[in-house]
Order: sequence, then C-alpha cells, then structure tokens
Amino acid sequence: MAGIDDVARLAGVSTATVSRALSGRGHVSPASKAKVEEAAARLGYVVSSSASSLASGRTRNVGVVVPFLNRWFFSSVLEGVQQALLRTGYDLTLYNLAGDGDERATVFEQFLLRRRVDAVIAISLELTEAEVNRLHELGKPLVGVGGPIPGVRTLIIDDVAVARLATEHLLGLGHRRIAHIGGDLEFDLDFHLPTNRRLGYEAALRDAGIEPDPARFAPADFTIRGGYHAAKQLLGAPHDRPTAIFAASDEMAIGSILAARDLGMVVPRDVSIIGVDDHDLSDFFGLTTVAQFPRVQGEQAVELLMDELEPGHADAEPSATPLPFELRVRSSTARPAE
Amino acid sequence: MAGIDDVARLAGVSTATVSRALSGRGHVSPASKAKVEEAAARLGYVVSSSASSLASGRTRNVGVVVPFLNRWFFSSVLEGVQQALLRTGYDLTLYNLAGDGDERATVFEQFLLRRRVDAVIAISLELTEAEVNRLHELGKPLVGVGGPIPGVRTLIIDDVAVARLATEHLLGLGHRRIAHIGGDLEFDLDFHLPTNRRLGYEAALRDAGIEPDPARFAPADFTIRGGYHAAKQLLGAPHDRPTAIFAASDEMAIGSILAARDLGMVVPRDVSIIGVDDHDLSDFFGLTTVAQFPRVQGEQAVELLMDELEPGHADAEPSATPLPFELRVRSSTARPAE
DNA sequence: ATGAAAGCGCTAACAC
DNA sequence: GTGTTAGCGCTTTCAT
Repeated sequence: MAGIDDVARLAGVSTATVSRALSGRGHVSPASKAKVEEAAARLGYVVSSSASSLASGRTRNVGVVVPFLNRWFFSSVLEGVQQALLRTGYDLTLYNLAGDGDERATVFEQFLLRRRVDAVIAISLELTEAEVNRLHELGKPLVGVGGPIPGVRTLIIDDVAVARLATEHLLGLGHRRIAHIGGDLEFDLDFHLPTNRRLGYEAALRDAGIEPDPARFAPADFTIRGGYHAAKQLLGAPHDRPTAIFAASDEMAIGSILAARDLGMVVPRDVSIIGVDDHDLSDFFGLTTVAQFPRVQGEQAVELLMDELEPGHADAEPSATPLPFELRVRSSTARPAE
Repeated sequence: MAGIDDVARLAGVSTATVSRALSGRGHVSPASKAKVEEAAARLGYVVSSSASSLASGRTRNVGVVVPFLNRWFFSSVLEGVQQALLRTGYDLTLYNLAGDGDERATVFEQFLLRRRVDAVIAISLELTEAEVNRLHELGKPLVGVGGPIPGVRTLIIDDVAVARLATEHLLGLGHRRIAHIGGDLEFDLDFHLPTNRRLGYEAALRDAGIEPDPARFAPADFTIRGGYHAAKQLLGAPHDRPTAIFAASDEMAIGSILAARDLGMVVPRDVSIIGVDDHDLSDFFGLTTVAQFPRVQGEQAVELLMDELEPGHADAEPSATPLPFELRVRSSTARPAE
C-alpha cells in the first residue's frame, strides 16, 4: 500500500508538495503537479482518509439521517443526496432512525459526535433543540430537507400552497364536495406536513365560499392500504357523497383509486382523485398530482451544505429555501357529472 | 472538545487505560473501568474516529454498495444491514451504483480504497473479478447478498427452488396452462436471477409432464407497470389462454392482477396469480407469493461480516449460505375453473 | 513555489 | 493491571 512518501520520492518532491498537489490547497507549479499526479497514478496511491482527517480536521464525509428507507420519498431524496455527494468527492454515512428512541439517542450521542462527519443532512426529521445545539456546538453544519427545524437552513415545500393548488384544480373543474385524506395524528407529530396540507385544502375551500366539513376528512398513514380504507369510508357516505378526493400523498391517492374501483365507481367519471408527490406509480395509474422533486431536493441540500463547508463560508444564516412543485394533470380528474 | 488526556486526568489513570477501558480491548480492573467511564460521561468524551482508525487500522465502518435505492427489495436489505451495524457499533457508508459505469469506477478506485471502510457488503451486485481482487488485496472482507460473486461469501436464495415452489403450488391446484413473467435481458445481465427463476418454472412444468411453451413466457422489468403490460399480452391470447401466471416478482404480479381486472377477469376465478417477495403491498392485494426476507438477509450479511472482522477471524472461506423462503397462500390463487 | 518538521488524538507494544 | 512511549500517515505552519 503506497504512502505519501512513496509518491513524494517517485515524483522527486516533498510530501508537502504531494499533499498540496493532490488536495488542491495551496499553490503548486504545474510541472510538479503533473509529476505528482503521474506518480500517484503509477503507484495507485489514494490518501488515507483517517490520516487526512486527523491532520486536517476535515473528513469529507457527511451524515444523512432519515426516518425511513423504504418509502419512495425518502429513498428518492437519499438518491439525490448520494449522487451529489459522490460528485463532490464526499462520502455519505447513513443513519436510519427507524427504530425506537434509544436508537435515536445513540446516533446522536455516539455516532454523529465521533467526529466522523463534517456535516449532517436531516431528511423530513424534526430535530429537537437539544439535538440541533449539540451539532452547533461541534461546529457541524446542518441542513434539513422537509422537516421544519428551527434555526437551521432548511429546504421546505410550501405545503399549504401545494394543498391549495390541488384543491383549486378540483374547484376549477367544478367540484364542490371535495373530501380530503390527510395524515393521522402519529404522523403529524413528526412532520407537521399533514396539518399544513389540510390547512391549504381548507383555505382553498373557504376562498371558494365552501365551509370545510369534518365529515369529509379522513386520516390515514400515507400508504396505499391506508388510502384505500379511508377512501372507502369517504365514498361510502349515503348522502352527498364527495365528487372528488384530495389525498395528501400519491400512495393514498392510488389507494383511493383502487377503493373507488372496488366500489364499482369509475374514475374520474364518478369521482375525481388527486394526490401529491408524483410517485413512480402515479403515471401508471393516470393519477393527477402535484409533483415535487425529491431527487432534486437531495441535490440542493448538498449544494447548500457545500456553501458552508467550502472556503467562502458565508456563515449561512438559517433560512428556509422554498422548493418547487407543479400540477400534473392526468386522467384521474375531470368535471363532476351533473 | 474533551480529549483522551482530559479523561485520563480526571479519572486519575493513563491514556492507555482509558483507551483500554473504553474499547474493551485488554484487561482493566473494574475499579478503573468505572472511574474512566464516569469521567468520560462527565466530559462528554467520544473518541475521535480518525485518530482511532489511524492508530489501530480499524475504522468501524462498512461500505454498502447497492444498485438501486428506491426499490423495495434493496431498501429493505439496506434497512436490515443498517440496523445490525448500528447495534454492533459500526457505521455504514452508502454507495449507490445507480449511475453510469464511470460512477462505478470512481467508487471502487477512489472511495472504497481510501481506507475508509473495514469491509464491504454488496447487495445484488455482480462484481467483476478485478473488483473482487482489488478488495482482496486490501484485505477487506466482502460479503455479497443476492448476487452470485465468485470466490466470495454470499447469501443467496435458491431461485430455482423458489420458482419451482411457486409453480408447483399452481400445478397442485390443478393448473396446466401456466404462464411466466420473468426478467428481460437487461436485467438478467446483472443478476442472473430471472434465468434461474425461469429454469425452476420450466423444471416444475416438465416434472408434471408439461412441455414449457415459449408463448407462455413474457419478459418485463420487475415493475408493476411492466408486469401489467406483460400480463395483458399473456391474457389476451385468443386460444388456450393461461389459467395461471407465475410472476418473478410481486410487483409484476400486482401489475398482472391489475391487468386481469382491466380485462374484466376476476382473480382468482378466471386466472390465478402468484409472485415472489412478499412485498409490502402484497398482503393488500391478497397476492399469494413465495416470501423472502430481505431485512433478515441484511442482518445476516452483517453477522457473516463480523465473523471475519472480529478476533476469531476463521478466515472465512468463500461459501454460499442459502436463504430461507416460504410459500404464503392468499387469495390470488385457486383451482382453475372447469 | 517548495521543504522541514511539528503535530493531529489516539492505540499497541513493551516494560513494569 | 497499568503506565510510557513510539508511531499511525497525513496536513500545515514557518522558513526559505
């Protein structure tokens, strides 16, 4: 295993020059730079990350904390993060907080603090002030995606606006009896997102002169199955059955489509359905949705981080960068039947 | 930021004792161990992983290489790996080989070799001999899950037997015209798994005295949409329409169920459908399937690794540990109609 | 632009 | 069982 001295010897320069040439920090003449690079290639030299980290205090590694791995949204964000990081030459250490609270404490107290990472990206996670502070004390930049984290740079989607857009699409088509499938309480605890979507939905309704009816709301757990059961409930109403459903996620919307079919209804003739996400499956189901772009969100989080990590260090103020979203009309929504 | 000396001073012992007490390597009297632990806790001391790695040569970090992140199977294995690793006190550095070949080369030449990881877990990836050798030279243990990697400890599922079991379930119910949806060529290149499943399907058929009919095979890409289109093809046959479909994955099987419905068929009355995986959604769709247990597979991979990483180091020989699978009969299969 | 050398914060012989 | 100490392989002043 070739070391930096081997490279230095072969290139006929000092180890300091090798270090500078390879890391890009400090000035090196083009000539020696070339020599060093050739020598390194010849020897198959790669820096030892531990030695480099120990000496420099930088690890070129970022910790990514996610609440779930096997949900479309999270794995997509993760994919974006991973790719952006790889391009930047950073490694990604993954922490899945799926388990109990114990696990969470371990991750924070033992893992993140081992000085193994330069920074942390938290995906759809609401960190406690204590957790944020701990990271701050250590001088580790933190950026959040999705979850609102006080005092931290965050990428957030305007869930109220998203919900409003979806609801207005339905209103625009002429629907008046619009039901909503949102998150259940448990979900809301961590993400607040369902509440915001419900708020947007209600606001749009009121603006159209419609008073939201609690009977037209059903909670679910963001899965297809959950959406299915919620939709059956909603669509089974004997009087004034809703002519449209706005589900707070595409998976729940897909569940709703299946529920409608099982009830013998035809979408969108008998009921219009709209979701949020633009999930992999949405196109297949012809689902109209408000698309968000999780991969891009992951990439943006990395960019934000690099601003803080790399030289210029604008001492990034806490801020909330809004994320784009977009209505994608497919075949699950239409004017209500007369 | 407290260092090991601070702890040593506070505990009234040497740094060596602190190191021993905290790492569990070497003997320390219970008394000093207690003192050290208390001091460490008081100071909020956590070892610097880079210093520790540099001095010891161990990183307590394993690299995990996956081809996809947003597919149920992979994210489930990953979840198992992550959890097992966390319990063992190891970190997990994630490499997603989603992109082009370039990315793959970078990961191998730059990242894995930076001596950042003690070992590598490859999920459903067929590594080249060169890649395996590179890792071997560096003395990094490697275990594979799913993909057959020559000369490496691997956890593999007996795909031939899985397919045979699924097909025999159908045969046992009395089906004779059984179609198969398998992987397309592109998929096969990397995983070989579709071929094996097709082999098992054909073997079961032959054992029952039925000659496999190429017209009853349709390739797809392991997605719901792919399964949907393949099933439509199969079920649209004007003569001798199959009475059952064995799909090589649950997602394709679910696509088949949807296709059957769209053709006005009732499952299982008009056609029986069986898959492989026991995907999250399978229970919801009442899909009969041959379950495999990806989370457990991930955990097992970690166990295998620890055998090599921890003291006893039995110099683990290449071997292929078989993975369990199990028939789960639900409501998508039944006797064929007369 | 380059080199010499002093660490970075631990671990592991080795000596007691 | 515990302390002393020499590195681990780099990066980064500080000179030049």
